Amino acid sequence: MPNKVRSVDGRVIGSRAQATRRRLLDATEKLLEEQGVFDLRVVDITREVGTSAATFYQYFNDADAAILALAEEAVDAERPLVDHLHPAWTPDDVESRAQAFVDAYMAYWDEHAAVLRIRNVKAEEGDRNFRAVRSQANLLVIDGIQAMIADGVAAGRLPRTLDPFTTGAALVAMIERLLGFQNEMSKRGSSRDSIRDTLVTLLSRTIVGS
Amino acid sequence: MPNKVRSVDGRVIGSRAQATRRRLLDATEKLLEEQGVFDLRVVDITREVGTSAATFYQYFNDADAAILALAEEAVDAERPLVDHLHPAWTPDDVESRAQAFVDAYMAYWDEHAAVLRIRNVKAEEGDRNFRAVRSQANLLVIDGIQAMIADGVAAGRLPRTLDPFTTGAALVAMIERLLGFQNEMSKRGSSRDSIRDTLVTLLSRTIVGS
DNA sequence: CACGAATCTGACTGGCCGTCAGATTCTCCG
DNA sequence: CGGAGAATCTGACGGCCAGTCAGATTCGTG
Repeated sequence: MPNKVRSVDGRVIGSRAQATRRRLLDATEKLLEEQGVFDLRVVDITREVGTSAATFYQYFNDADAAILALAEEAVDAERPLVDHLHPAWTPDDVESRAQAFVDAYMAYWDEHAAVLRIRNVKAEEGDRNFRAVRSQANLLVIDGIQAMIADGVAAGRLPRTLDPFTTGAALVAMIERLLGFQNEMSKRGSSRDSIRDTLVTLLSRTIVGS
Repeated sequence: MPNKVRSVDGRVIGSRAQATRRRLLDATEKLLEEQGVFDLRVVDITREVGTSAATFYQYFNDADAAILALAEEAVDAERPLVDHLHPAWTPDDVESRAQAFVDAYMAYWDEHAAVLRIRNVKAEEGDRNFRAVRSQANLLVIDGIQAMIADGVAAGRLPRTLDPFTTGAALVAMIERLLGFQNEMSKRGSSRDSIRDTLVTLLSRTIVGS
C-alpha cells in the first residue's frame, strides 16, 4: 500500500536500512521537540542515533526532507479527526459533538506540535512541499466543516455572507493558532479548560447558528 | 522618550553608528521578506549593506537580536489598531466597524508579515524575548476585544460560557492565522475579499451576539 | 564459507559564525 | 589648521557544521 521507501539515490531499501531511517526520523522529531528547528543540526541527529552524518544523507537530501517526512506522517494521524464532522450536528447535541471534536483536535495538536509548527512556517515561507502537506492536512478538516456550514446556510440558519469554505478555514485557523497561545495565556488566567470551552462555544455558535 | 540605542558593549551610540544600525535592520527585514528566516545569514545582511560581519556584531549579539528589534518596532505599528475597538459597537454599526478593524488588521499584517511570522515561531519555540514581544502586541488587541465581550456577557447578549479574555485571544488567533492561509486558499476560490467578509461576519456575530 | 549486494563511515572541502586587535574616520580643542 | 583621542569599522582567524565520495563493513544466499 505505501509507496516503497527509497534512499536518496532512488534505490528501494531493505529492512536494516528502513530501521535506520526510522531511527533518524524519531531522533529528528525528538530534537525538534526539545530544541526547536533553529538549533536542529544534522550532526546532532546522527549523534543521537549513534551513526554518521553520511548515513543521514543517504536517506534525506537535507534536514528539511526529514521534517517533511514527519509532516507527511502527521497527515495520517489527522485523518480520524474528520470522523467527528458531518452535517448531522443538531442544536441538541452540538455542544457535546463540538466538545468531542475539540478534544480530539487538542490531543492531536499536543502530540505533533513541534512538527506541525514547523510545517506551517515553512509553508508560509513558500516551500512548495510543505505547502502541499499543509493543504492536504487542512483540507481534510476544512471540508468537513464546510459541509456543515453549507448545510446551515441552505437551511437559512446561517447568514449568506458566511462563505462555507472560508469559514471552515477560519475555524480551523482559530483552533490551530489558539493552541499555540496556550502557554502565554495561562499566565493571564486562561486555563486549558477555558480554552477548550471557549472553542466549543464559538464552534457551536458558528456551525449551527445561535 | 526612546531608550538610547546602544551597541553590544553598552555604549550609547552616535549618529553615524545609528545610521549603520538602521541599514542593518532594513537589510535584515528585506532579506527576511525575500528568503525567509532559514536562509538568513549574517554575512548576507552585511553584504547587502556593504559592510563587514564584524560591524553587525557590534550592534547585535546575533541575527535573532536584529529580528527581535524589528519585532519590537512592529508593536508600535500595531498600536493604532486598538483605536477601532471599544464597547460602543452596536448592532447597527457592527458590520462597518468590524470591517474597518479587519481592513486595518489585514493591512498591518501585509506590511509586517515576515517579521511577525518569525516572532510567532520563536515565541512558540520558547524564546523568552520573543514571547514577551508577542504577548505585548497581542494583548493590545485582545484587551480591546475582551472589553467588548465582557460588555456583551454582562448585558446578557452573550452566553456566560464565553470567557472574555479567551474569546478575545481566539478571535485574534483566527484573524492572524487566516491571513497566513491566503495564498493557498486563493487556489480553492477563497478570494481576499471573501476572507475579509467572512472575518467581519464572524467577528460581528461573536461580539454583539446574533 | 565465499561473493556480490546493501549499508555504513572516515575524511575532506567549503562556508558561515563570532571574536579581536588594529586600521580608519570623526570631533573638537588649542 | 593640526593633532590627540574617541568612535566606528574591518581583515583575518579558529571552530563548527553541511554535504560528498571513495572505500570499509555487514548482510544474505547458494
